[in-house]
Amino acid sequence: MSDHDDRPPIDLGGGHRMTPQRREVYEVLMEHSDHPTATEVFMRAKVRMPSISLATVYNCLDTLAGAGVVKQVNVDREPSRYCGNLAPHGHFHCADCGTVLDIDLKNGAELAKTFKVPRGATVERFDIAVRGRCPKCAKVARAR
Amino acid sequence: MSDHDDRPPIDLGGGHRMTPQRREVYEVLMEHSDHPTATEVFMRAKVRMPSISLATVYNCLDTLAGAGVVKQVNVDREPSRYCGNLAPHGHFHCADCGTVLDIDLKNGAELAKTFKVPRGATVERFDIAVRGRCPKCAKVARAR
DNA sequence: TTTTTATTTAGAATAATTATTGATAAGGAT
DNA sequence: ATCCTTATCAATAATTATTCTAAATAAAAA
Repeated sequence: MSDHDDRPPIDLGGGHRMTPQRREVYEVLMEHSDHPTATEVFMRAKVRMPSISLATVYNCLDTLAGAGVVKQVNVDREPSRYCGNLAPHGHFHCADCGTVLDIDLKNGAELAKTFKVPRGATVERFDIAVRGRCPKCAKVARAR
Repeated sequence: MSDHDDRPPIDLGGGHRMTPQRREVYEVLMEHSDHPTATEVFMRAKVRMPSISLATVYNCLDTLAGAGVVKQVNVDREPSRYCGNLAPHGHFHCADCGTVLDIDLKNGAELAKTFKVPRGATVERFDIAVRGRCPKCAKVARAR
């Protein structure tokens, strides 16, 4: 087994370093494509790095999101979630179990043009959130 | 001047009454089409009904939203906003001044079909939020 | 009228997030 | 290497939006 780290370096810009904590938080997000909250990231990171603190996880997530290497996802007023999927996509949010699933936006660029934003406004990004019941919960609901 | 209330009655359903507080909160939302937060609604309602409390405003907003006569609008993790525009529409959120403006979705029904939600999932509603700079702030930014 | 149920209010409680502070560590210049 | 500056981390305090609790009030039902 090789003992060197052959992953490509990740530039965070703005004089920010890729510290062990930031790398760990980043790894946690890359491992699974679910959408963990800061607390969930904290719990997963803690397994391999017991000394990490929740405040640091918040800081890391903020830095990583600011650098654009992960995305912060907000559905309604629930705790923020984070994901490593950088491709343009929307989110499906289950009203019953709270799961968040990615929605592929095949025509993201097209879609953006259909929004009639106020004249003179500039667009930075857009978020699409669909709320309903995920397949599993929909099935349970039908059975009732 | 007539002293009777000739506004059409609003049914809140579920055994809920249209109380003076609920009516006041509802009026505040109908008066302007901006998107006040609960605290802003509270301040406006307090002018004509000084005894109203913030908790009551939260309760009223929740009841009105539950009955479907007003809409709760969430952008990012900011405080919830409320609006009386029941037509399907998206929201434009200014990154600089925080203003929230309605975006007309002429083809809301069409749009909904373009989302490839997970197979077997049921859709309840969808939210579209565009983030950027409103005309006023975009102009200021250009001047810099 | 009595009983029940819904509502309001003030204030306490909660939960997510941010801010503060002191300690530690990394980088660059000398 | 040594000094100096800046970034980072961890613990904990503080903040903020919102919800909960409990007691009082009011309206509807019986």
